[in-house]
Amino acid sequence: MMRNGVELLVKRVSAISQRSVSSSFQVLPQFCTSSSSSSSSESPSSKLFIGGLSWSVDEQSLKDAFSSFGEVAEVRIAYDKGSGRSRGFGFVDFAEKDNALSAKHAMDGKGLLGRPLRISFALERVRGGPVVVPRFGKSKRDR
DNA sequence: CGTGAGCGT
Repeated sequence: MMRNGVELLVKRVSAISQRSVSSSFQVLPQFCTSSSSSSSSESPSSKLFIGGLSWSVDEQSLKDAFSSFGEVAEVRIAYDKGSGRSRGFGFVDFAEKDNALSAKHAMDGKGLLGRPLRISFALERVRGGPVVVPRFGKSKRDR
């Protein structure tokens, strides 16, 4: 009597559960590297951090040096705002991560203009977005 | 200048 009712309810829930799972199967590929190695040598993005550059290198030379590995989407050199001279490091964004990975493994440790290159994956410029934590009622005078 | 490890006008 009562048992039948319970079984029916359970069956219905099970069916709904299965349908729900079949409908929604999305996960984040970058944060779900369970079987893969969680090393920094992965390729989370196609932007590369180029270090070890000479202080006289410009974006054109860097792009020319990396454009042979694939389609270069963007090249940027970190310049000093106060003086205008390069800081000796820049960024290269490739159209595909595979190209960036190849370029990294191909030019990392090589010498450009007499200095060894240091290449690694670039950290994004924005690190958290417009997340602002205001003071919850206490502005000043809580010290 | 001797600048040199790092992550951006």
